[in-house]
Amino acid sequence: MKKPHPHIDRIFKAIADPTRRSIFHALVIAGSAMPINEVAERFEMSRQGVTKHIKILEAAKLIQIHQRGRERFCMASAQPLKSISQWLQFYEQFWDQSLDRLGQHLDGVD
Amino acid sequence: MKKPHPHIDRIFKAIADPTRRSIFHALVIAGSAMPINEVAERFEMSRQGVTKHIKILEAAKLIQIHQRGRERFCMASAQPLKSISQWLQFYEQFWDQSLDRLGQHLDGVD
DNA sequence: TTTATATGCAACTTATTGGTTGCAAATATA
DNA sequence: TATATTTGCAACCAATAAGTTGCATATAAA
Repeated sequence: MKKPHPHIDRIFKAIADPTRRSIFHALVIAGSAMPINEVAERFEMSRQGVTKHIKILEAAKLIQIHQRGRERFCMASAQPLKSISQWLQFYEQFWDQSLDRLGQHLDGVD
Repeated sequence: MKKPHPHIDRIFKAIADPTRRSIFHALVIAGSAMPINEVAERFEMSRQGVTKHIKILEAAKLIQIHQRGRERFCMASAQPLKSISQWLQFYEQFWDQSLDRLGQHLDGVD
């Protein structure tokens, strides 16, 4: 019964952490590649802490990394978020569903 | 700089776990309130394990619980997912952005 | 060559997570 | 009343997460 979807699991996990969402956002609005150190400078956290988050974002393909010289440039890629959007899409039809059915149930009308 | 958004954090956290997504989905398609035990029966996990997940979903307001007699009925509410959708919306404009800029950067064109 | 910079790796700590079991309490049923 | 059912609470455990520090290495600059 347990059917794992490792890729989407990684995306959900990556965006679950507010710091990672913040890193991702910073890279998206930067719009260009940024060395890891430059990313790290923007957060009140050790470079290694940021690096760990970056790795998780990279595993989810929300960040791509290209090395040049001694620097590793991070660039956001929003594309994997499409999977989340697809997942959400199914539930849109229930967004504004009233909870009447529950009320009915509790009133014994169901 | 750290500005916490506890509610949306709880929603992201709730949907980060595949088991919780599965529980939520089961309740959504059930379409009606379901006692905790009945939810738990559907998963190969102890009742308490399921209960813990339900609590986290409840904290995110993705499940509402109403008690009648000794039973507690769970009902899914997709509404909080709107927040996730809103969060995603900002990034839609970047979904299909090519990574040319990165390439340019690496080629020294930038 | 010497020095400074950017980075990765490993070890470690602490907190959280995901799961279990056992027991008690409340409600329903015989 | 006695018994069965539904549930919550607490304790516990193993694994993971989130963060730190120290050190090694590769590249760039003086």
